Amino acid sequence: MEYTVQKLGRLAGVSTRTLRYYDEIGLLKPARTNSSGYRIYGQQEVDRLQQILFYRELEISLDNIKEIVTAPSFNRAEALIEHREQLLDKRKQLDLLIANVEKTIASNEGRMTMADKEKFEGFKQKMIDDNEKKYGKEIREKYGDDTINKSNEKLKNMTQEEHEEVTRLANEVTATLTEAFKNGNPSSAIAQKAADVHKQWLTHYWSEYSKEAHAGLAQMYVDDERFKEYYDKKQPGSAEFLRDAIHIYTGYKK
Amino acid sequence: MEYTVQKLGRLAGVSTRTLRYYDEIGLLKPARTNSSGYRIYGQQEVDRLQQILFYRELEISLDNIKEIVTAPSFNRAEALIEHREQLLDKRKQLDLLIANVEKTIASNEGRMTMADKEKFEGFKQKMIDDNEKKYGKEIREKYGDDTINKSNEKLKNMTQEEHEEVTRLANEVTATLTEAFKNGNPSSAIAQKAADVHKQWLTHYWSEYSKEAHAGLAQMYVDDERFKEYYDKKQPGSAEFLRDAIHIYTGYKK
DNA sequence: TGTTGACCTTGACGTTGCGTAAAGGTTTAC
DNA sequence: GTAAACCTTTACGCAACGTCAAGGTCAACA
Repeated sequence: MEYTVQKLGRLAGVSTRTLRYYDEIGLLKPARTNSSGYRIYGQQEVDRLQQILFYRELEISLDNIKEIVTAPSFNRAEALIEHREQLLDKRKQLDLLIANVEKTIASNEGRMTMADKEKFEGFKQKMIDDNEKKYGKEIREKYGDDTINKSNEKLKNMTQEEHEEVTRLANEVTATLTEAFKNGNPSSAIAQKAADVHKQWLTHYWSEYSKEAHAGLAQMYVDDERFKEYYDKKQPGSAEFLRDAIHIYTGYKK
Repeated sequence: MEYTVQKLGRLAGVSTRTLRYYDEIGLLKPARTNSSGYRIYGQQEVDRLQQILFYRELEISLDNIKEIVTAPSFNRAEALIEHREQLLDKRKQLDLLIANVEKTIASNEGRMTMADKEKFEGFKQKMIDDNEKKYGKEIREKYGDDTINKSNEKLKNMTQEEHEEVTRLANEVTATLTEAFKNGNPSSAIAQKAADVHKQWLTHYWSEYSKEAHAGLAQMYVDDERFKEYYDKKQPGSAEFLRDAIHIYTGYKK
């Protein structure tokens, strides 16, 4: 079967402009042109367009698609199998996103809370993927596999950077609390600072901060054995002290 | 928790440029700027960015995303549920594509053949979806639901257009064959035309045409009762006549 | 206390993958 | 024979950023 631009376009679901553009950039040239310059596509071109659209679906740049399909080492069978892998990966990521939406719905209904970093799950992995797809080959060629693996690590650890801040804040809470405990006054500037740092730490886990909840949590630090122990093991009485400081900080009246 | 551009960017997996751009077009403005003009984002902005990325994932233009999230009627809970629907749709389409790749692999290994139109399954549905997503709302508002439904029908029927051509060719084969049968000479010009039209018809179903296969099929028209009946019911002897014409056409020697 | 290095800012031009006329030639169908 | 539906090239437009450039800010370490 032979196709003109429009026929092929309809078959494949792309515009005629797209086909002309692909011709222009040398990505998909027609089999021949007829006497009046019309582009005529044949069987090979149909199959090639299919390949191109597969790759386009994976958000690979046309430039790279061109490299891939024109490479002398291009093995159609292998490429297809790799495709399938990547499509399956994409589906996994989609599942992550769907899970994310469902979590967000639950969180919206108040059935659970979400930490900030959770809110972007399913997006970030995509970014790494995109990097791989867009530059993967070139980077690997230039710097070897090691560099790119490290780069991926770095991206993955971006959220670890947040984790580090959380840890730092947690430590700051304990340190400030220990310091403040010395003078025994929960309304002192330093005790109030401890309460403030504690709030900063909290907001990493809570999507919405409220004074009431903060005050409530402070009370829990005294009531719940596990929490009490965490603060009291270093300095008995710390849990109560922190609670008092937070209650003052939040303006909570007994 | 408060975020500067880079921190928010890392959290969400987008570039600082993207955040500045979103500020520029009024899609996501920072909560405030500090004394030196730094953008500072807060909790609300984090949540909004998440929303934006959800929509971006569905390939909705930033302009439309802006309309959606700033619309006074915007209901977060409803939007999320609709999201989930659309992501599930997207997954269905992905599954179609994966099935397509698997078929293509099988066809490549010679385990089956694929018609041209099959090769683009999973792509076309996407095109309809894209249309809906990009213009759906506006079109529906302007022309009412009917127009857009018809437009979708049209897209879906594009392949039906091919179907029509196939039917037309099939009819032409029978017509030409009936005509050619009158003079009883399978090497006559008209009988050869019938063979040629038959080939054209065939190439709609075969991804690769070969004379041998064509000749083989012609023989099958005589050997297989079902096919024989199809041609012979109108004019007994037609199946043999067509076979002979095709054998001459393809240069096949008994 | 000064200076590095990692931040931040606002322009402003570049890029990709097409969409969309404009101006004109060709083919098909009645 | 003429309209409708094709096709061609040329060329400007656009979204969503990437990528300098030129300069100000801030935390940290010597």
